[in-house]
Amino acid sequence: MISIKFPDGRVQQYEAGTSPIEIARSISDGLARNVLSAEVNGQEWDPGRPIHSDAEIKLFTWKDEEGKKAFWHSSAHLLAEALEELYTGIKFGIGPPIENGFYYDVDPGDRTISINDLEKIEQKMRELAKSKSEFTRREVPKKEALDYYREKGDEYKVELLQELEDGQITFYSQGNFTDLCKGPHIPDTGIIKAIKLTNVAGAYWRGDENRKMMTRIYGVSFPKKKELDEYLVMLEEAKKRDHRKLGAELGLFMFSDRVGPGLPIWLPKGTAVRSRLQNFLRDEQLKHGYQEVMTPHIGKKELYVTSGHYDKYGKDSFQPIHTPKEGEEFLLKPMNCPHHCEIYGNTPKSYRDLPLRISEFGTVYRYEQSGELHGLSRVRGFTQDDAHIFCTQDQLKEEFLKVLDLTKLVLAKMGFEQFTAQISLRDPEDKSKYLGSDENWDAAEKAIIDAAEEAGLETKTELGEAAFYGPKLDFMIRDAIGRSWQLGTIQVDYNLPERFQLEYTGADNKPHRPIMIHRAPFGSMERFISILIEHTGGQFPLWLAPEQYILLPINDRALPWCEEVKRKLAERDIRGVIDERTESIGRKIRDAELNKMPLMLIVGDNEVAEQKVSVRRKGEGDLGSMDLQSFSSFFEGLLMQE
RNA sequence: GCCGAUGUAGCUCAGCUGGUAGAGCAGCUGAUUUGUAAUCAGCUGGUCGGGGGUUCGAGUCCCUCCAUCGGCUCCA
Repeated sequence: MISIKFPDGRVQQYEAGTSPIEIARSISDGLARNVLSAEVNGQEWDPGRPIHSDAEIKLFTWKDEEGKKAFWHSSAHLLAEALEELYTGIKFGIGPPIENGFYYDVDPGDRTISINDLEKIEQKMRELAKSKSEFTRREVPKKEALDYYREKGDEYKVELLQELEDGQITFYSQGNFTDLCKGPHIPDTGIIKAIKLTNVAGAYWRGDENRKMMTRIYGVSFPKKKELDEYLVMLEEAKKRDHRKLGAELGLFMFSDRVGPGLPIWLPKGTAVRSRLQNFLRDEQLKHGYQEVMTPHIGKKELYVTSGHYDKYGKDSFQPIHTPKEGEEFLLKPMNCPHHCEIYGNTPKSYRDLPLRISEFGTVYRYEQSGELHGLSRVRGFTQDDAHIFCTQDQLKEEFLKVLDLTKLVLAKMGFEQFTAQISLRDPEDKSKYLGSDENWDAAEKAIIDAAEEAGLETKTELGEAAFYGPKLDFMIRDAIGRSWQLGTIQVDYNLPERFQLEYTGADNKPHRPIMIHRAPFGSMERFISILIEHTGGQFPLWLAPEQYILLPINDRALPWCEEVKRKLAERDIRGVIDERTESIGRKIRDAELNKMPLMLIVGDNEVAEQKVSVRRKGEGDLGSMDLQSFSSFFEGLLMQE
């Protein structure tokens, strides 16, 4: 007999060799049906795998991340099984579960698999699932495993195997398919009731762009058909919030083939939103001791040679602009920092001048790879809410903390509560990618880690994600379909001050080198607004809305009063427009609702007579009539709530 | 940049195996002056992404370029 300890601390005796699923059955049949994965003494475990000694056990179902992971991982194997039946000799890379589903990377040889083939593959998967093949685990000696894949001719698996140690290699089989895999897997394929292959895409083998491109097939699966349907509906809903769609519909921004890809054009309404965001941040920054500057959109090539950007990105960027003068070259500015370094260096600095905080809504141009462009989120010309703080080593942590506060304030104002903070450090394996001395990097990395900890910020750390001149802390936020984007960023930089030979005179009357903090709470106006659109579904908070109200006259007799209302509200900084069309009131309301107009002011003969407006709020309906005084108060109240 | 897909009127989309482009909405014109999510009628509008080819004939087939979409790589 063995003792099994449950998460609640309860201990129960079972026969040696009992499996998690049998243990589950001893609790209830329902649980046994739903167990997808288990953990035994902290080790991932198949539900059907016998336990031979005392153990602590956890059982996972669809409700647990671990359960979903096993389910999707097993679905990937099912996909592979189907592919092997349909495409003889197909070779397999890796097939892991991901956040919402799974994929398998395959090499179909000289055949191509396109989305038109997915239906057929899905069919085969369903058919195989119905046979309820059990997933069986087998430990295999490395040599045997290598022989198996060499004979099969699957060089990808051979490569993976070569990196594994003998004694820890396991095969999982279901039906006629066997895969190198460390598990765990669900009991059998029959549990996979609903399958949707969503996409096929290219993916470099092992993420290396110099290696072969595999075909990656994405899919998602569920234990119940209903859950798949709900998921698909959710995806449809998310698509409606896509900023590219809403941006066009609401007339916020546009792109033009003639202007060029990745170069957003801001229309009046989008510009209104953007200006309000900028003014909001500008005011906050003034309160926080920033000084605003403006710098040109181009700079001599030498400027970026000095900064190091030319070396790092020169070839992959917009190429230099030439002038009639022989040998003269200018670059579109990819960064504002070199200009700001010049501003620092313009006059001699004393320690009394620090910290010096220089801000700019600076537009920069970067030649992003064509396949990377994405609406407003990834563009070739964009405006950073940039600032550079020059300070002493002693001031660094405090300044960093102040920036953290400002960034959090900005995100809170926008209602973004769900962000993650990522600390990006150097890749310890390959320091050649970075500029600057080890000591400076260590100091900078320590400053960020300490400050984040002191601020009580929950962070995850990524090695190798640092900028080439310094480590950074980024705020990441998700878009409508779950992709994560970097918004705000804070970066510590010892390198540029050195390259630009920046100095200040210390209290000791000797020259010292300042440290630079690069920071942008929004990140870029473009990307920030793209996320804002997706989070609000285009329904901006009242203070940001391009138009806060629309006056809807019921007939022409109401027009003069509408004009007067508009004038009087403008005096109170409430902005709006009049729908002067000779349409029915129903039509005007419908159009205003579709345009996501926050407030509709309906004016007919009654309102004119009483010098009032009938107020309707989007999504809420009729709120009754008000005179302008009470409307203003009502409006102020709405603003206060935001 | 790489893999796959898509590109028909301002928008959403139809157009079967090649036979000379169609709907709804939008727009324009006219009528209607309307009370909380679509008033009615008429009309305009497309070198079918660009270029090249096959063919008696191409929106439909082939090549190529461009743009967009989903990934990969990249992201100062």
